[in-house]
Amino acid sequence: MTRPIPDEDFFDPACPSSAMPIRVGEKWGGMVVVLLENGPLRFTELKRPMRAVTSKVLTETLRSLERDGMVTRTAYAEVPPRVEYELTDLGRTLLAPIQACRDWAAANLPALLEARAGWDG
Amino acid sequence: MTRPIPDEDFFDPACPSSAMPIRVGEKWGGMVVVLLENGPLRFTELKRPMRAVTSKVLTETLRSLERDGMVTRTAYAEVPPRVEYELTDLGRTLLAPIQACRDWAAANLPALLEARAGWDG
DNA sequence: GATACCGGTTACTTCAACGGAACCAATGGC
DNA sequence: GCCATTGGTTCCGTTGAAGTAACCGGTATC
Repeated sequence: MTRPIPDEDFFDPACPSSAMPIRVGEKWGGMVVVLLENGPLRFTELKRPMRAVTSKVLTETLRSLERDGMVTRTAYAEVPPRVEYELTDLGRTLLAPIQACRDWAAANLPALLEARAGWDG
Repeated sequence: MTRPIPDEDFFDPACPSSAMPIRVGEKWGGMVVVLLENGPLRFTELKRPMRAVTSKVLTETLRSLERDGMVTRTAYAEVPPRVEYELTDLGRTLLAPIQACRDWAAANLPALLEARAGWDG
């Protein structure tokens, strides 16, 4: 009995998981979702824990998540401005795969780094 | 009781999950791991199901996974050449987070695309 | 002699993500 | 009058991932 080798139809031509709105290991999208897990936050409340992010990149990240229906943006007509970002139900579904990846990193990152150090050096 | 807002130490400065060797939604790395799940495959056996990938990009993807200790490369001194790629134990640990992301896409991709169509349109 | 096969390599180009710095409006406080 | 605050925007540049096309050695087959 020979093991079947995947043929050219093994993957969906428009590979669905390629369309995931955030990438694991992506720099910022996953952080935003995790930060919003316990309720809405303001722009600066998101920005503070994500130390290295610039306003520009955080704005881009949030717009992208908003476009994909993962977060909502609510602006209040106050001065100074107040804007709140909140996870949608759809956005909340991202928590499971994100957690799976965080768990992976917690368990296996040392082994990865060791392999990489050996390869590089 | 006010909800605690994450401060600047919420994330590890060198955010560990940012170092995941493949990215979900990444174009090729995840496919390679999934294809190798049931045993070693040759270069062309990997390339065939990944229709759109070029030799160059597949080589780069495999080198990167090899560097991170996720796959091994075994070349046999034959003509024509034979090279087999195989998942390591470490590489096998990637199957869980990848599956979590494939499950996510299967369940939620339609909702994402709908949100995106509404936003764009 | 020409062609096909396998597992690539090399040079060049394109594109998106990311980053730095400057700037903004409206208001409140000193 | 001057500065600080909030939530951004704009311009510019860098980087890396990805794609295109051409080419390779060594053998076997036609």
